This record gives sequence, structure tokens and C-alpha cells, in this order.
Amino acid sequence: MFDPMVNLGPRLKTIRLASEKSLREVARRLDVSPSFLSQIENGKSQPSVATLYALARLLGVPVDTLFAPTFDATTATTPVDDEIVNRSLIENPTDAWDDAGARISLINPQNRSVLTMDTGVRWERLAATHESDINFMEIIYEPGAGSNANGELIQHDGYEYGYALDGEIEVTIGDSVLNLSKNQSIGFDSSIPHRFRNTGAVTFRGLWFVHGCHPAE
Amino acid sequence: MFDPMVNLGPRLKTIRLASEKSLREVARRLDVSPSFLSQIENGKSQPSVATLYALARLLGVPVDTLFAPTFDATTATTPVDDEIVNRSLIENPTDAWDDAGARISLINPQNRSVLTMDTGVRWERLAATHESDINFMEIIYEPGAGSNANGELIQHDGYEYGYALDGEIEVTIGDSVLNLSKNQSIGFDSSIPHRFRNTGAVTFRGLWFVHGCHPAE
DNA sequence: CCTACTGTTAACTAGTAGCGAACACTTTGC
DNA sequence: GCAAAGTGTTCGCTACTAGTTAACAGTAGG
Repeated sequence: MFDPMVNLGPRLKTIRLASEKSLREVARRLDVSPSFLSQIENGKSQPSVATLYALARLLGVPVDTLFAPTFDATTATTPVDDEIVNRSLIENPTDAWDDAGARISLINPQNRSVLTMDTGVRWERLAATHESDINFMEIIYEPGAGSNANGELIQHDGYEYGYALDGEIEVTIGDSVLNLSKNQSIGFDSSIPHRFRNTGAVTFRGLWFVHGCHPAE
Repeated sequence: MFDPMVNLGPRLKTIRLASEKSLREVARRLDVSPSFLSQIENGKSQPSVATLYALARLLGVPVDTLFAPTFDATTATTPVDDEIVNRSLIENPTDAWDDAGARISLINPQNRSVLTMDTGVRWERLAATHESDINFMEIIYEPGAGSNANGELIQHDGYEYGYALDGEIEVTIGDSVLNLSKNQSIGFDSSIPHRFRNTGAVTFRGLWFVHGCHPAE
């Protein structure tokens, strides 16, 4: 049985940090002691339902996002919203991936360069400029797909930024596990070990901007 | 202040009855005593977070449904997001625009920093990191709006990258006039004089990534 | 009558939610 | 330099409650 409680604390902490509030400030608003909030965030104590609810309210997230996102077959409540834009049949692999000479690049969806990994992950390049340390792409994670087959974390120089177009994806950064769902956006220091996994039932699509990554070197 | 706890029990009971499960059956699957479940449903006791989560799972409803102020048993599976659940009242306009200290930033759409220009253009910041020369944002151009009121071209160091979420926008770069429409993407050298104008009839929304721009200096 | 189910209540306890105080560490400012 | 005020964390404690067992009342069938 999967335990939803293990990630609850770290996730709360990540969300709090993302909203750039201090622990003491949140504790004061919540009307709990800072020490107790610290214990919650570090998984050394569990809040009551009322406290959890207030905390979620204060941080501006639905309570459900605080629980581990692993898809549990016991409940099939997740409404499958599929409008699968099937662009998979792309002929004409316009050299956006290779070329780097252009100063202006406008690319139609059907003309994108595509890189398909065996793990159910696809990258579609959205712009070809001669900035070598920049990658602007749409990434597609099929259900179950992960950025790394064996689940290990990766890290590299630079920053990356993402925006969820559709679906939901589990993002692990350092020891924070958070959920990026539709219309949410994220940015983080890529030197922190990280990993993505689509633990949901629908395909995830997102825009990704990786900056300062030199994977080929 | 609305107390989410008072209705929690009755709500659980309603949902359970709607799914035509007996109290004892649910208790058994939950691995909790029937008496305790009864106490929960009658508001005489409160479950722990773990128990509540398991209960919601078992009944097939998102946890947030149990807290929603307005409740309709028939639509139990669809989380109603009412205007009464006004997260903005929780006041936290997450100052993504100002601060730049975080290494990780996850931002909900309703918490974005917004910069509104008088020309019918809006910027909503999508990530707050300490990379000062990076701006990741959603840009909104109302019909007729332009990046510059008097129509002149601008230029600056760096590159920018865009993706059209919705609508269409006219992009002038150098002496090229392009049309960026939904799902198309673009990237160009910002040192080339450029300009955007929404010449269409619908609002344009796009993701924009500006890199190496120092507008404040 | 008996058995098998429904939900409810009383009395109890083991465990923990939550606290205050002290801790170690940075950053600010005089 | 040192003090003040900020950050988060740990320890030891207690009041409370999450969850228990046991007995309860009611209903339907055989």
C-alpha cells in the first residue's frame, strides 16, 4: 500500500518556499507554533485535518496536490480528459534541430524536429537559433514515462523553466516532490538533482526551456 | 470564517450512502473500526489526515470535495470550484516579480505577478529565480494592442523565444512581417528591431521567454 | 425464537498534535 | 567588533484525541 504521508511534509515545504514565505510567518498565520510547522515539513509530525486544510488554503493549493501523485488503481475517479492532439506522424523533419545559423526561426507544429526516446518521452524543438546553450521545446511524456528509465536523478549547469500545457507531471527536485499541472509554471536551478515522471493516466505536454545545459559535451 | 470541519462528517456520510456501501464494509476496507467511522460521520470525532485521505480514495472523491462550501452529492466526483473558494482572499499575491532568491519556484496561475500596460498588454510572470537576465512569462495582447503605442520598433541584447497559446499576433522583425498563430513557435535575436501587434479580433495569449534583456538598466 | 445485518454510544487508552524553550546559523546595522 | 533580529531545527513535555472494544437498539428473514 502506498503511503501518501511520506511526501506530504517535503511537498508543503517546497510550496512554501516557492511562495517565498518564511516558516515563522506561515506558522503565525496558521496559528501554530513554528516548531510544529517545522516538524510537519520534515515529516516528524502529522498535522490534523483542520491544520492541513488551513495550510493548503494559506499556500493557495488544493489539498489533493499535497498527496503523492502516484496513480492508484483502487480509485478510477480521475476524469480522463483526452483531446489527444496526435502530431506523431510528422513527415518533413525540418532541420530545426540541426541548424543553428538562423537569426529568426518560425516553426509550424507539423514541421518541428522531433527526438523520441525509448522511455515514452518526446522532445519537439520549438526554435532554432544559434544560441548553443539554449533549448526551447515542447516535451511530451506518455503515462508512465520518466525522464530516466531507472529513476535516478540528473543534474547539470544552468536553469530550466517549464509550463504545463496539458496533463500533470511529477517533478522531483532535490528532496522535494511536487506536481506540475495544467497552467502551472516552474523554474529551477538545474544543478539541483531532478527528475520528471508522468504518474498520471493522461499524456503530459509542456513547454520547456533549458538554459545553460551542455549535454553533448 | 467558514469552518470546513463541521460539514465533513455529514458529507462523508452522504457520499457513502450515495455509493450504497454499508458503514461496516467501508470501515473494514479502511481498516478502521465501524464505531469510529460512525463517530467521524456524526462529527463526534475527527479522522487523521491519513485516514481522511484513504476514505476519500475509497469513496472515489477528491479530498477537496469534502471541504467545498457548496456541495451537491450528485456531482460528488466533479470538484466544484466556486467563487466562494476564493483563494485570493487568503492573500498571497506571491511576489514573483520582485524577489529572485529562490532556487525553485512553482507558481499557480492565480498567484502570478502581473504587470499591466496601458496599451492593452499584460505580462504574467511564470517563474521567479535569481537569474536576473531571464524573464519567463505569459503575455496577453488584447485585440488592437501593440508592444509599442506609437508603433516603433524596439531592440535590445539577447534572444527571445515565444509560443502561441491562443489567438494570433503579427510579429515584425527587421523587415520581415510574420504571423504567429496558435501552436506556432518563434525564436529570434532581439538585437534585430522588432514589434508585436494583435491585428486580429481575439485576444492573443502566448508564452514568452526573454533572455539577456536588461530593461531596467 | 434465532441469526445476521444495519448504525450508534459509552468507557477506556495509547499515541500524538502541538507547545515552549533553547539551539545553531545568517544577515543586518550600529 | 558585537548585538539584534531574522532563518529553521531539536528536545522534552502535556493535554487531548484518534481509534479501540464492548454493549447497545433496531430490522428483515427464516
